[in-house]
Amino acid sequence: MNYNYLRYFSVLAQVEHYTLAAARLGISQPSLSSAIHQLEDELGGVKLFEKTGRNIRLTEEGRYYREKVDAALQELNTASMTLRDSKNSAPVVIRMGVVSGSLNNTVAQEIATYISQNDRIRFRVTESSAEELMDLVRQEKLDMAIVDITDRDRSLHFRKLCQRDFYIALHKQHPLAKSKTVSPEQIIHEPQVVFNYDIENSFGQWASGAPAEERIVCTVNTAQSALDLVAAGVGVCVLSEDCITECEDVAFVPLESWHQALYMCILYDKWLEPPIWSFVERLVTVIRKINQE
Amino acid sequence: MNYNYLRYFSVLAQVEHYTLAAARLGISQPSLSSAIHQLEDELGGVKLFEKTGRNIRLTEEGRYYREKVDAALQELNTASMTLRDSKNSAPVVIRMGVVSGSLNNTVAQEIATYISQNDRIRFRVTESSAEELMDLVRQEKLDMAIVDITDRDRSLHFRKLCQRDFYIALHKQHPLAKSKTVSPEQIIHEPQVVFNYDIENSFGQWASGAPAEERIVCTVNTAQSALDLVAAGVGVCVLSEDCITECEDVAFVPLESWHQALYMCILYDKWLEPPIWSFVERLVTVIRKINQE
DNA sequence: TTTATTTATAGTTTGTATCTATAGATTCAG
DNA sequence: CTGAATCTATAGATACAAACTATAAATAAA
Repeated sequence: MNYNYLRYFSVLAQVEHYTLAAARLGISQPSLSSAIHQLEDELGGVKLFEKTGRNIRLTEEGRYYREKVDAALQELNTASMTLRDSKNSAPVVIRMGVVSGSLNNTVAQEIATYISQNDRIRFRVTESSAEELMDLVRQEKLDMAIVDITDRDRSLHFRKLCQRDFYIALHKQHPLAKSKTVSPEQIIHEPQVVFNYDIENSFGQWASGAPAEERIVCTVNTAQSALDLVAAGVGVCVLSEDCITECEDVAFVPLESWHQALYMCILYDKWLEPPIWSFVERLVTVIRKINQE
Repeated sequence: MNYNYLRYFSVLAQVEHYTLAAARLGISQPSLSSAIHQLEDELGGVKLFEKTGRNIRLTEEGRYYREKVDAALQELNTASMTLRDSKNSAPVVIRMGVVSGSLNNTVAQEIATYISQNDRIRFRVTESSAEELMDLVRQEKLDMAIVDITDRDRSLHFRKLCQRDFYIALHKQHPLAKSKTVSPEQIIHEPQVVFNYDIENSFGQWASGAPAEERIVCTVNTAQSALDLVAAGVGVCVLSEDCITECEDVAFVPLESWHQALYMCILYDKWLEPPIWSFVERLVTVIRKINQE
């Protein structure tokens, strides 16, 4: 018997899909496959999953076992958490990164809740660009980070939180300001204001393949500053729907026929210890729920 | 986190002694030591045990954790057992050895109970000499065996069940028949009847160091046959108190000042899967309880 | 102080969980 | 009906960590 195998089973029982479950667990699909088969063998050859075409589904026995395993894991987890809260334990520091601007109410609220529920949990939040945060996670200087990205780096593990469409912020006097949608080609030659500048991920780079720097007339750190510049007529700005706020003299138009959406993700590297993992799970659940409504 | 570490903790919490707990778990003492320390680290450095002189004792936190861990392990165990009982599981065959004559009421009763409580448990009981049973366990042809031995073979794991004193069976006309005790020297030159003959472990071998075969006039397989021969005046017989039964013309005298007692033990090699382990635990508990009374 | 008992540490070996690469199986599209 | 796409299973290699042996340090008893 193996504690990890029980965790693996619990997740696989939830998503009922080897490849996806393996990705979430941060292990390879064959590892998960063999782990589950070993578990089944240990239980006397009971099949916990049955194949439905090329997918899988929990069997009767699987459902029973899931219930028990989840309960037991839950108990052990709360026991661990309780001990960690005892005065004799070292505080757990969750080193968390967020891209500037994404430390919104939801995330802040969850941090507050988690701290209030767990005495000896400490947060150290780093705000920076997605690119830099990913490096810090790779170097194990951060446990996890919330970033907005368009394509996933396979060397890290990602949990998608939500998907954001791109908008163009234009001065209200701009000829395109009244359009229902704007295509990338229509604004690629406009002077651009870039917020949270990151050369690799900048919009200009994706759109043209050519160095975008020529067109970028100003880079700033916050969405508000970028919008102030747009309002002042400095140029246009590509941003995600999150960053839209009512703003004098600024119009927002959806960027259409644009294949890349912006994903908000939580990313981490390797194994996270239970209190951190538990926080990640909560964030994912809460944020996904909000975005479904 | 690690399932085995939880098992280790559970046992150590019970016996509160590293060396003894390690022996019971079938691992070395340093392994247990490091396992517990790792567990403590994972819990944020909480000390689960405190040293009281050269022994150890559960701390406050340790007692709390023990409660939770035991509950969780119990749940997982019963879940496994339930699945094993399901019609889709392969039956578990417990391959058990007993030295001839030791398959007494208690053991038989426990086997019966275990079978009745677990649908798909099967027993295959082999009766043979202690020596041969130990070989079979080593070759992994038996899962475990109940044997009577005087000295432990360190290559296998032992759980002591009870301790038996030796007796001499004599014909009632024998000069020593009325003695309160008999010493080895007094009977070493008598013709001997040996039951369950095993050259390595035979009494004559222990007592003299010299080959005992010269004195052994007859070897038989059951205690009853041996006593019949004693009654017929063939010779004396050394046997453990278990084998004493009322018998015409036979007297039993304790063998004294004899440094080696006979231990009834359960022995096994390496890791036993949960249903077998669980049976061993029950046997140990029940038999020890009976012998305390 | 010496001896016996128990836990801790160091260094090595072995086992197994995990990985990559690839095959096999099933579904869907053209 | 065939070919591409999508999953899971299998095989073989690798790497990490759990377990071992040997020994030291600490405590208790003689």
